[in-house]
Order: sequence, then C-alpha cells, then structure tokens
Amino acid sequence: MSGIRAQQKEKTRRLLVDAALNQLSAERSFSNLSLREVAKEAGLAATSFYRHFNDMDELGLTLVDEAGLTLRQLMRQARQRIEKGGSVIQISVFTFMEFIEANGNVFRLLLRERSGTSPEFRAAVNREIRYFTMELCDYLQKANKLDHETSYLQANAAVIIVFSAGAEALDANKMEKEELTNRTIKQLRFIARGAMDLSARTKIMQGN
Amino acid sequence: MSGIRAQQKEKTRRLLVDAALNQLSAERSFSNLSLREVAKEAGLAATSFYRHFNDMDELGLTLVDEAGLTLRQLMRQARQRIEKGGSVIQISVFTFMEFIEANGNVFRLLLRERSGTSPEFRAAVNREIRYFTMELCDYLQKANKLDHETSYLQANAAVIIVFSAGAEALDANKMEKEELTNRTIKQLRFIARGAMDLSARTKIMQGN
DNA sequence: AAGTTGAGCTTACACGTGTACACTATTCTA
DNA sequence: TAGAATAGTGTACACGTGTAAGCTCAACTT
Repeated sequence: MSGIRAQQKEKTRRLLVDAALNQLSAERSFSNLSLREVAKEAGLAATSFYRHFNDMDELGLTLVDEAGLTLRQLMRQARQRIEKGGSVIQISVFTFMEFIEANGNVFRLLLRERSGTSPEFRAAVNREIRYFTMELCDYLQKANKLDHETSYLQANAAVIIVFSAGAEALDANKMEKEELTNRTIKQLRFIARGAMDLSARTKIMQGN
Repeated sequence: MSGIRAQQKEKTRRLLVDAALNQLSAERSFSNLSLREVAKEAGLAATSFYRHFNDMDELGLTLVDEAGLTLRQLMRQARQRIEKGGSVIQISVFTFMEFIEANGNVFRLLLRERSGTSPEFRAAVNREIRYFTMELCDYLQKANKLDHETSYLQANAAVIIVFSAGAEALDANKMEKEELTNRTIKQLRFIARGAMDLSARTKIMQGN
C-alpha cells in the first residue's frame, strides 16, 4: 500500500503549492496569479493542474491552511521562549516580527485574502486568526487571572495591533522595523494595563 | 472662459469615477475591474477612457484620494458631535460605524489597496490613514494633556482598532455590528486608560 | 500476464483584455 | 468666419486566459 503512484502525485502536488508560494511577492498577489503561470513554474503542462486541484481557489485555500499552521507553530515557539523567562509581550512581538521577516509572502497572503473578494477565503483567514486569538486569550486568562470577557478583549486587541504592525513591517527597512517593534510593545502594554485596571474596577463595583 | 467643453469633460470624468465606485463591492475589488467594464458602465466607448486617465491606476488613485477626503469630513462631523457633549470614544466609534454603513465600498477600497500590489496605492492609502491619525493625536494631546509620544501611540493604536472593527463590520449583520461596536468601545477604553496610567508613571519616574 | 486506471502531455477553442489607429462632430481660437 | 484642437466613436489586433478533448505510457489490479 506504499503506492509509488500516490507518492509521485503528492510530490508534484507539492510542486504546485510551492510554485504558487514562490510567485507571491509584494508586487504579486494570489488573485492575480494565473493557473497557467503556476503550472509553468511547477514545470507542468497547464492542463495537468486539474489532476490536483479543481481550480485556483482550491489551491489558494490550501495555501491559507498552511499559513495558519505555520502561524500556530510560531505561537508554540513563542510560548517555549517565554517559559525560559522574560517579558511576555516583548518576546511575543519579537517572535512575530521574526516570522514576518522569514515568511513575508505567507503573511501577505493572509493579509490580502482577509479583505479579498472570495467569501470562502475571508472565512478561512478569519478562522486562522480566531485560533490565534483564542490561544492567546487562554494564556492571558490563566496568567493574569482575568475574567473571560476582559482577557478576550485584550487578546483580540493585541492580535489586531500585532498584525497591523506586521503589515507595516513588510514595507519597512531595518531601522523602521526596530522603531515599529518598540512602538508595538508600548501599545500592547497600554492594552494590558488598561485591561487589568478596568477589570479590577468592575470587580470592585460588582462587590467581588 | 466658462469652457462649455471643459465642463462637459469634467462631467464625463465624474461619470467614469462613479462608474468605478458603483462596480466596487464585496465580490469585486478595484484590481479586478477592467478598463472596458468601467467605460461601458459609464456609457462610453472603451477607448474614450484614455481622454481622461492614462490607465486604471490613475483612476484608482483618484478614488483613494476621494475616499480620504470623505474620511476626513467624517472626523470633522464627529468632532462637532463631541462638542455637544457625550463620551468621546463612544461618539467616535458610532460615527465611524455609520460611515462604514454608508460607504462600505469606499472603505473596502482603502482596506484592500493598503495591502495591494501597487506601491503607489499602498502609499496613498497610508498617507490618508496618517492624516486621520494625526488629527486624532492632536486632539488627544490637547484634551488629555499627554506628551506627544504617548498621545501618538494612543492615536495610532486607536485608529488600528477602529479600522479593524470597520473591516469586520463589513461582513456583519445588525446584531453582530452592535456587539462589535461595544467591544471596540471597551478596547479603546483599555488603550486610553493604559496610556494615561503609563504616561503618569513615566512622569513620576523622571521627576517632573 | 492481461486489462484498467490515471498522471501528464499536446492541441484547439472561445473569450476578455489593453490599446493603436483613423474617423466624426463639436467647441475653441485668432 | 476659417482653421485648429479635441471628446468621443468603431474597428482591428495581438495576447493571455480557462478549459475541453484525446493521446501516451507507467503503475496498479485481479
């Protein structure tokens, strides 16, 4: 059941996926990538594309899934770093910025398709971001002993700020990136401080 | 010097701009709008397009400019409302959400082109957002007597949060929008509180 | 060993695209 | 009022697109 044939197929499927990823750049979004171009880059005849995907959208959704996976691996990596000590916020931002540096095109894909024309794509990206937010929410809830609503609001705001900084980092040079990182860290501290503060006040007013 | 001719020309130029705006929707982004389609929608022959714009990009940049203008008018409107009393944050968010409701396609244009493939478009959108942020920064600095850095960080974070909420509102139903509005207001309060707090602390540590 | 399956190929087609070119008709200029 | 300028038109072209049809040949099944 090894399947020398299925194996070969999987291999050229990867070729297509990688070809698509390689063509993505600041100047080239997935939506203006043609089936023919991708097939050519993969070294295949255009029509062979259909042996693996029904259309470009199907390939695109695969890409989004993979991007989400990468993103979650990143989270795990960050958590490991945090366990070794250091500021949670600082380490998270650094880790995220390193991700952008190494996976610019993947991140661009997420950013673009989130506001793109395909409802399916938008949903897929938002799902990935939701996972990301939820993991952070859980973490905050446990680490800071906040109620669920407050920690969710904080997690959600933090993810938005970090993603937006990531988007800006894509076009930034080294110095700008450093400044951007500092700015982001301070902003996350605003949010964390405000969350603690307002949550405490609510507790007092509710008498618990 | 009235120029019956120049007048006519301006009129059909508007026809083109409006045609483009009308074709924008959740399913249709500017980048997959063709010159021929726009010309047809405007009731013109395809080649007449060139009498007004060199290419679609030029039309697109005009659109972005107009969108920015609308956005700034919005700010003024919000400030007027605020002067009549009420929570600054609440009124700002309400005003912004009304803008999204009424100008969904314009807002979509800004969102999409901010992460689009054209550097010129990206720059244009970011310029508009920067204006928007600066106005808010000035306001915060005066109203809350914060230092420039803190009020800038706060303004920047607030704009990011509000824009992101706007993006989500585009796909939301009435109930979701209400919830989204409340969430956003709370998040802006986090940021405002954190900014005040951390700014005060810095002042004390610096001994002034 | 014989027959079936399927990955990849070539060829072919209809369609939408941007834009060059030449033309008409109206407005502007002198 | 004669001539230049120009907004708008219709035709034409080359090009890239998605995809249908049918072929080959290696891998699978029985």
